[in-house]
Amino acid sequence: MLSEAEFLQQYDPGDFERPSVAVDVVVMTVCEGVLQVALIRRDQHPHMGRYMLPGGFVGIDEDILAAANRVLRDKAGVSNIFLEQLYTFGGPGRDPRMRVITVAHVALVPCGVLETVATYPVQVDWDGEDGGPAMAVQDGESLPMAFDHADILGVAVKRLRGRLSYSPVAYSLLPETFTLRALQEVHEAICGHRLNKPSFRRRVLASGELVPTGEREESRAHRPAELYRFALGD
Amino acid sequence: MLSEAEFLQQYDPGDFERPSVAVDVVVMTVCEGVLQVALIRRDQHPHMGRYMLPGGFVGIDEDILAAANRVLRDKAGVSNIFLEQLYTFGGPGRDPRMRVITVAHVALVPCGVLETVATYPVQVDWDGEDGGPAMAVQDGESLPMAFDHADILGVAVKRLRGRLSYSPVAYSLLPETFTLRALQEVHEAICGHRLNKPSFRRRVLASGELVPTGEREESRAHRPAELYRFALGD
DNA sequence: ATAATAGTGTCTCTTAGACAGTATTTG
DNA sequence: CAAATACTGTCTAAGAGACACTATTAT
Repeated sequence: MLSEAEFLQQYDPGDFERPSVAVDVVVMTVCEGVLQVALIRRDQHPHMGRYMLPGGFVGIDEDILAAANRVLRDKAGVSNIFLEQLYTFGGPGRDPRMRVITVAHVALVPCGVLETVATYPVQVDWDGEDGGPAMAVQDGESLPMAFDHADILGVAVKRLRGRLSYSPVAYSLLPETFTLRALQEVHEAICGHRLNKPSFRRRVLASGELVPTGEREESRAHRPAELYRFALGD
Repeated sequence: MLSEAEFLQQYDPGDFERPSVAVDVVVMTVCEGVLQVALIRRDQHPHMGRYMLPGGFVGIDEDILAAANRVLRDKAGVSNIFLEQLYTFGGPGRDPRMRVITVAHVALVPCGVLETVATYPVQVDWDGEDGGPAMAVQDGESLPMAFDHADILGVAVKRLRGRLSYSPVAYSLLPETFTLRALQEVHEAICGHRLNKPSFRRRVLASGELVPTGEREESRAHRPAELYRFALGD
């Protein structure tokens, strides 16, 4: 009878065909009340000219989340931002070159942080509990998307909407300090409809997640709003 | 310049090392108010003697969900049950034999349907929004689990709890017709605490998801409860 | 009748939406 | 002062927990 160590010593993994494993990252931001997604125009086959999510293959000894962070750094030029796994897409035929299983992720960044990649407004044709693919638009035209990336984007928006009510995701989309109005605009951009102001304020202030800074925004032509900070874990 | 068809013709995927991709299925059921999970005792290295989730490798041309359904059929003897993707676990070193990335799934079956696999009560040491690994117990002893399957089980319970409030998952754990008491017991088993009876009844009856059958349970020593049916999509 | 559970009526508390009001800034 | 927006007070409606009550069955 072999010990476990002996077993591992003599173990032969075999040479059956294995799929490639990739990560794709749905990098989202909200600017001026509009939900946007980072996309890259493909300049190579397949799907040349279509728009894709930043992605890359997972190294044989690389953790999946680490691969997603690497993609974020290399293709979007950002680090240390909100990043979580979304869903794994792996239908045979989703990439015409070979079998590729991709672990999709969602990343959230404040407006204006992305410099090395372009972002486009996200448009969603469904509401509430439904789901489906989502589009990215430019000048009123919807952009053609590569592979199944429109489906991935749709799942990302749906997940984001679901998390909004019980998770502090919106803070990842805002700068260090922000006004309640800006926070509300982020919520409205994600869920796709307007919210009641007094109710929104009550709710977020009662959550205990916000700390007033005492500072005010530099006013435009009106009364300046107080700046708040997100109360990180306590 | 190559056309896309020509490009694909000459494309060489290369021979870089690829991870193996597997599916694991957390098959859960609720019997007599107790949440249980199907586990298989390993009779081979590695982790011989420990308990694992039913799982298997994804074929090179096999859809991921299809692989999970195949595992359900072959290892648990059930088909056509609730099954959805949970999370992808892929840390290097999670399997000592080789790099294995596993797409974990959750399946739900009514009590008494599983015959070819044993189930064990699930015990969770955390509450509410937290998370963490979960244990399976037998005769008061917690079972040693293989690989990272305790973590996977923990994520499955957390996800199940989260879905409970806005998704009709509980019906997948009940037979065709059931009493409101049985439905409430399923909810209590999943969320881990007792619920208020009148409030629970009001909520589920108002949801429009339930249709009274007019039938009654065959009574034990008391007033028999009415049997309801889940109103499938309308 | 008694035991045991099914099912309901009602009170209260919390929370959200609606709406109108007051406060504070620039010009 | 006017304009514009920040912020708040209050009313109302919906929903949940708590508790006690009535209803129906078997023994």
